[in-house]
Amino acid sequence: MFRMSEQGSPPSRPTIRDVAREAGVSVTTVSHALNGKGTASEATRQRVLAVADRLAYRAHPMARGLRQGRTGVLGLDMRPLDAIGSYLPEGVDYFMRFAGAAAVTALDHGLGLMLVPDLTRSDIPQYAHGVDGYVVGDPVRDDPVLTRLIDASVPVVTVGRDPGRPAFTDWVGPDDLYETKRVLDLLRSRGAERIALLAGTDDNAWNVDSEKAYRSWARRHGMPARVLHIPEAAGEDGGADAARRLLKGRQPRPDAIYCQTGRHAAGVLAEAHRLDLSVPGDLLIAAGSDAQQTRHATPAITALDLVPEESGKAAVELLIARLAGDTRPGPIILPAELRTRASTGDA
Amino acid sequence: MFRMSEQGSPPSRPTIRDVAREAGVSVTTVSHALNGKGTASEATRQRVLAVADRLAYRAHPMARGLRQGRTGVLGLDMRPLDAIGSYLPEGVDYFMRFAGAAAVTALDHGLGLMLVPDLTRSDIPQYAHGVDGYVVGDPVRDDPVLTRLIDASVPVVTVGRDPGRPAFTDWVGPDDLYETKRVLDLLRSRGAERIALLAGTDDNAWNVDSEKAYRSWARRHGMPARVLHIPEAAGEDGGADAARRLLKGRQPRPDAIYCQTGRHAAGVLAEAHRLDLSVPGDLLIAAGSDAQQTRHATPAITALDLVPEESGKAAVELLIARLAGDTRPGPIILPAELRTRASTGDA
DNA sequence: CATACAGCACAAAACGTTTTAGAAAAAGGT
DNA sequence: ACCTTTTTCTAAAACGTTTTGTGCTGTATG
Repeated sequence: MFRMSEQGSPPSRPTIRDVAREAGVSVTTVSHALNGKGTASEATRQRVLAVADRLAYRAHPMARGLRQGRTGVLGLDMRPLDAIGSYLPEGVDYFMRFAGAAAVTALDHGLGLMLVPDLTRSDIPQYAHGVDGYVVGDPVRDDPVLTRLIDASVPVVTVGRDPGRPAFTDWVGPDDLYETKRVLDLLRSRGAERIALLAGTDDNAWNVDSEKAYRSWARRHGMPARVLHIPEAAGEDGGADAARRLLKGRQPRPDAIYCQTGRHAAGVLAEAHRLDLSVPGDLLIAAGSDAQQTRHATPAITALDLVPEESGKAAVELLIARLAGDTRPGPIILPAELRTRASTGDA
Repeated sequence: MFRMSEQGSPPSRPTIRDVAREAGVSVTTVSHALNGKGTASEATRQRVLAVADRLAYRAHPMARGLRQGRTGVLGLDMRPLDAIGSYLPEGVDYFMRFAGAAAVTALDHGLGLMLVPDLTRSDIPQYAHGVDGYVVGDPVRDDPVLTRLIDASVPVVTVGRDPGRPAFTDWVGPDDLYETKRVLDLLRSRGAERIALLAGTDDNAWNVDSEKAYRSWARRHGMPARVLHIPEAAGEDGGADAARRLLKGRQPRPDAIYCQTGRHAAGVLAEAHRLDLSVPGDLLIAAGSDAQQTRHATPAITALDLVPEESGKAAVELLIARLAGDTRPGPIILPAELRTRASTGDA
């Protein structure tokens, strides 16, 4: 159909010049007609469109990008991908829902989404530098990736704020303080009187703010605060360890444990069973993020669903707005959904 | 540092021209020095490298791509992302492990990986057409995405073969026939005498070949073949439905069920419990793909781990080999790992 | 009848590279 | 001193677009 050379050379894609020749107009006119820019007559425009369609012409993205300084691709840099050897991090569920929504949202705006495992590596792909903007997931305090992007004045939106950058407001995410209190209120209304917090060790807003909210809530309700930090990566084993310490120590036993991660929560539940404690009878359990582990545990574990579909969508949309010059201030706060389940005595 | 304009205009990235000027050579020389192409003297080369480093110069990916006809980005098109509304498909676990490995492998070769939800949509991003090559996940028979890419002579590698394209051998994946028999042999060695197959409805190689292997195996062992098809998307509920039909009908009750998907298997297990059947006492269960659901069920479900990390890596590497002109014939067969668990009476 | 002004189309410049083809300089051979 | 070869470097073309500026119609305005 549109092979250019008369000889038997490989079929190269048609260029704007081919369309111009075929339609009997200049390349300028073709470009204008296709982009609705110039002042072409309706007849000419239609003719060009028809020819372009017939040749299955599509502007070469690199040529277009080179000229107008945009690539049409957004970068997605999320921590979980950094893990060496295993791509099954704690947040697998969260990540997948997030990335899927982000990719589809970008698509809806005619943009691509490129996965960039770790922007701080020295051998990152050429292309990572040519991206129009970045979405960075769950930055840690003074995140180096963020520093790099901001220094290079690349538009960037994060999921959750950087605890070390109060002035940076281009982020989307839940109101961790409010959501934490919601869970604690639920536990209290189900009879809990000594709630322990099992937090992670990553220095991100989620951990920082949740602990802050927990302490302030405990103070206000005259409840003793007890916090344990376990690396996110320790997963269920880490949760089980923590549970053993909390439930078998000489301190008064907590009657509820609020775990930040779903896997920690699953570990706590497993350990409680090993200690012959009934859940929710002797112990209430809740998690700060929903996961396969919380949904499928027995009993199922009450958890905050951070609705990553929403944040993936919102993050990409905020980034696109920034790229378009929109400067309405962030952040964009997204409500989480509290999935009440059997581990707190709910349906 | 490298802001180009003397006025207070926005800091634009340095171009090759800036490096040339600063190093006192031509742009050609800079290009050659940076890409190790020309015949520059060692002294000049070093000087250029030093300047480029000082200016933090990086070739603009679009300009480079435009010139040499390569973008440095691979596309990844996987079915699960097509799901509307929910990005939590059956294969979440599989997908994430696959995509993560693929992204990192691409990175290791200095390439980016772009997520392209659905190539058959008309409004796909500009950029999707500019990608160097594609990895397409689990094609269905005569997959339209594949047709499109092959027609456009875009290099493409699939995960699992297209059942309608025997001549297309550029795929990576397990030997479904062999792996299926392995599972059936295991069930038989654990005492199963009537094994039912619970397959999906997608017309891909995985379903097609597994059923074929099952029927031939059953014939060879003089075992009655019984196959049920349930949509993959029906998930655990679908599995439970199927289990009810298989276990409560008037036909002789199967003493083992082999489910293609992990979620179906989890549904079967749940239903078996509701029917007061003990697993593995009264019923053996195995799954054709490992998932969160099989790992975390009680009892844990024996499953084939398709090791998506391996296939993600292999797919990207095969694609890169093709791009480099390597024509060693495919496919690349990857052994699966059989995770024996309590649902078949194993540890 | 000149002037102005739409309306329409186009040539050429620009984006930042890589590559081609060749020139200048240095070195070697008689 | 001259030719040949090798080494080192460079100007200009090319990649496929978009954008800028300009020219050419013809019709309305004075």
